[in-house]
Amino acid sequence: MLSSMKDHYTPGEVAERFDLSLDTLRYYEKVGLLRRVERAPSGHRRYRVDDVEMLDMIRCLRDTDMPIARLREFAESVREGEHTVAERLDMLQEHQERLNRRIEEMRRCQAVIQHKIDYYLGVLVERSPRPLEETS
Amino acid sequence: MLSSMKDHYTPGEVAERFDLSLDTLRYYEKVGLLRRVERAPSGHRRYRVDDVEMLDMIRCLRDTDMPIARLREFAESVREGEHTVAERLDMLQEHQERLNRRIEEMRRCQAVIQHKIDYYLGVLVERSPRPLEETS
DNA sequence: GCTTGACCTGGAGCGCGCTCCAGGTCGCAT
DNA sequence: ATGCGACCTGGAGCGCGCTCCAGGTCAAGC
Repeated sequence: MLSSMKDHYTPGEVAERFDLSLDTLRYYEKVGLLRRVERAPSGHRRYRVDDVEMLDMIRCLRDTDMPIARLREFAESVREGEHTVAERLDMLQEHQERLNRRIEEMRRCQAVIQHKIDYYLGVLVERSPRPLEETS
Repeated sequence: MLSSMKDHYTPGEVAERFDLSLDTLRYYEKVGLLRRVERAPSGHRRYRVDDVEMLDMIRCLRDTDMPIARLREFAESVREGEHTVAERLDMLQEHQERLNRRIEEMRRCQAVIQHKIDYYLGVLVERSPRPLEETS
């Protein structure tokens, strides 16, 4: 009844859900972000819940600019099993710190840009005629 | 006396100051982020204060992922003179909004990643022996 | 039996933003 | 005079992350 009860997903469904192209999905599999995905008798891929969950993480990590190579290490670690949990934890925590630093950097740049914006606003105001009062 | 009183800078100085390679500096000029830079009689570039100020902006905008193509539009606008201030203002304000959205997105991803981290922490705690008390 | 649509494969190609290179010039110090 | 270091040029090359393509298979519907 719940659509979440499906036990597999087609490439088209997965691509749509994560807003990835079929090519990208195959590419991720090829470079090892996804395990070798199961197949229907026809040869078509059948993504399982596990794959979809992995893709959730992949999406997050890619969206925050983790390079494919590092993501692959993470994915391999997941495939190696429970004894690599500490390792994965490390990777994710390091990534969070990177992200914090990156966001800080962006905020600093934003401040510089804002200065320029304020300067430009000043130029425009100065140039425009005063609309509300006269200089007597 | 103040080093800021120099009226020109060598490529090496500029490269060091902005942590850019000489190649990148030349590349920026070639694709139009910098105006055609002045030369010493020897043919070597002499960067002026204006160039350095432009590089400040370029650095900020590149560091916040503005593509070269858009940066070029901005730079061209600057070169066209004072009558393009409103246009430049627009570009910068739009960029700030992009940045805000981007940072928001990163924060959302960070939250998802944090969930995973917390989950992994849970796994580790559960697995480890209790160090402080016994189960009686 | 034929078409359509979703998917398959291996491999080539692309856009971006640099980065590197060969071969040269210039000015200064030894 | 020689060497050195900083810089010059045009153009080729690179790493990343996809993206596209030709040619094929399979299942369902008409």
